[in-house]
Amino acid sequence: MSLHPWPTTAAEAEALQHGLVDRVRLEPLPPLTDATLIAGCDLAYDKDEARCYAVVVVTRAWGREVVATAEAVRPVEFPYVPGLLSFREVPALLAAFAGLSVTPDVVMCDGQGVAHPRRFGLACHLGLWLDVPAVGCAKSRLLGEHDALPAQVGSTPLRVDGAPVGDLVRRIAGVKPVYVSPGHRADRASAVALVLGCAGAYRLPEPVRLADIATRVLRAEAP
DNA sequence: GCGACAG
DNA sequence: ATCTTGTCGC
Repeated sequence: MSLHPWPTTAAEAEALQHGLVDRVRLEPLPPLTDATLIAGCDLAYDKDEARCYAVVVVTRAWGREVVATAEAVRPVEFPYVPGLLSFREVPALLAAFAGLSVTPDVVMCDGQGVAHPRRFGLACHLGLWLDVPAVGCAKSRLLGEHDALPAQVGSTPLRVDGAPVGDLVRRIAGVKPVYVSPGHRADRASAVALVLGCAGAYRLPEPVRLADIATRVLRAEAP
């Protein structure tokens, strides 16, 4: 039961985004408690970008305990094009999730959710394929405007044409904020609560940071 | 035409 | 994303 065949060209990929965006559901995340299984996922690439290394880390206690991990090494078959990142990363991420022994309650991606030109970023695409609540947590901006964010912990809306699509969230005072936006089965408020609630005295929420680190370890150990 | 542009 | 060492600052 696949969501769609995989595109080859940028034009096909964009058409798919337009056709899938209406399936994205923006609603509150399920209740977030100490027992919630929060997964973080990320990828690393070879210098020549021939292969990519995907890792998903499932945690509980807001990232303080690792429950399961899974990874996948795949050839890269789609170029990096701003706005089409998911077509480059979702295949490897799905392969990694397929090796998981548990189903996470929510997934956090290193990329945008609906803070995207066609409101269909990586977190939306992955969330739809997995049919699991997903949130985008990117390290930089793809689009949108926002007011200055005070140096202390907090958040401010990220707007596109005046409408809020996500939030800049500063987890640590004085540290650069992350760009948070709903991916699927999530809304702005609960997505921000998730990112601020996660453990980790670093810029990235612990689940995503753990996946990011594991991704480079996998690359270093891969044959 | 000139920038901007998740990873 | 990846290439890369030391170094300025708290």
